Amino acid sequence: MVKRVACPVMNDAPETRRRRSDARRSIDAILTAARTLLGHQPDASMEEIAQAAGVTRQTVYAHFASRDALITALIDAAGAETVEAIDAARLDTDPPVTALRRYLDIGWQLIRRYPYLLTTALARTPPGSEAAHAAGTDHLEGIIRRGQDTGDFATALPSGWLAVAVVGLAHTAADQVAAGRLDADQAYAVFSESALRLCGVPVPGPVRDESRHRSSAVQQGSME
Amino acid sequence: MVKRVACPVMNDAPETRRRRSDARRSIDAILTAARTLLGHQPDASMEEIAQAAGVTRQTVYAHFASRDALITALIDAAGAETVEAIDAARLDTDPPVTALRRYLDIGWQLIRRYPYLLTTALARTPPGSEAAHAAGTDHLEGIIRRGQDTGDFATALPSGWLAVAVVGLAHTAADQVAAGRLDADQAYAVFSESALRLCGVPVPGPVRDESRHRSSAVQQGSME
DNA sequence: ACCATCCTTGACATGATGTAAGACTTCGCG
DNA sequence: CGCGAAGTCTTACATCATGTCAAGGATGGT
Repeated sequence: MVKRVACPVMNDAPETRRRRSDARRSIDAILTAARTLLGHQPDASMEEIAQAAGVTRQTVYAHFASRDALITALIDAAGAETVEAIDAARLDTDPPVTALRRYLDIGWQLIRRYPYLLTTALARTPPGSEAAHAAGTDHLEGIIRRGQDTGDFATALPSGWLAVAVVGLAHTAADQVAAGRLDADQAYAVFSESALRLCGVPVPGPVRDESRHRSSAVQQGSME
Repeated sequence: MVKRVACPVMNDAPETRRRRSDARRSIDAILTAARTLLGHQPDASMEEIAQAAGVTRQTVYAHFASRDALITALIDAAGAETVEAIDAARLDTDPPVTALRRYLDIGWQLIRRYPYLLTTALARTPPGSEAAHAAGTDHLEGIIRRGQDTGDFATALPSGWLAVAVVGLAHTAADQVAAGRLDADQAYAVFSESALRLCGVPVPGPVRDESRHRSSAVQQGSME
């Protein structure tokens, strides 16, 4: 039934290594703690992460060979989750504009859930995370290319560039949220509008005027 | 190379403190070494930087209170240099589209010269560099707002967002260059084209020959 | 030539990462 | 239930980067 994400980049046996229940619990706790803790404190130490997970630092090292390995596992897990969501959305059968919109929506939710991934992890991509990162980008590129073929998107810019540019815009939007200059809803609005515009989609509708600024307290990166 | 940038964020006296010639020489060597060394090795140690500058680690600390202070000085110097170039370009008198183009050009040259600034320094902005960074963005925002007022740019998106989005696109383009997926000229072409498009400027001309290619699907991440 | 300034050497403290060995606890299963 | 294995904890150690300090030598400016 529920297939657990299956431990990503570990250091022990290749994979199919059945682990004891408490081991899985520890791994899960570490991953969760790292996710939330690094979310608003990207340079937290292994000690702090371990403490937040309720284990010892050595236990962390028992499961993740290094700090980078932990980060990579985090990225891989999030990436796998997102790819799953994208696959489930069956975007390949939707018209390109719709597919792009839905892709943007899914991607943004990923960002909302794992703010850390944009702050630092993706800035200096640790080795090994390229694959997971490229998976999502490739899918996006496919959508864009399809839209270009059907004439829905402009062809002046190569699809490969547009894909990374859209991802870059997402980062920028997330940074604005973290900096407190936009709230999450505003950020998503301007981000998706910008992405569509970048792809040459004739601006669909009103960007949702911000005359009424709803103050939905959704900020996440409120570092001191 | 007329006037030296004047020591930026130092730890000693505010500024009016005349330094001995060899001190200035050391500072300059450190700054230069840090610039180039961090360019392709963003996590070089103070020791390495000092060595590259031909001084001792302690000498570096004699001029820069900390690693962050050194980074900040680097950013400030580059920022000041760029602001100077922008001011000299008298962009406020040009028509908005021209001003934006020239701005993009100047900004891109900054990126070309100081690749390090995008890699890491701007990712996790050290305290104190906000001012220098905001200076350039403010100027850009002014241009965009002016273009929106004159009707040259679209008004669907707020100028503040567009400014940071354009800067973000520059980062993305630079990353592509760093990753070897684009060369500098291609990157600049797609970047400037994208920025214009984002601002709603009717696409001026063909960026590249994208004549019905339909051939190979760009380069997709086929790692292993 | 003199003196303040600067550089250098060497040492020290701290904190984070990573490694290692032994004891203790818990899980899985017969 | 009880035993072995897997996992965790404690303690300890090694290493490296950052940052600080003090004393002595070199250099520049006037």
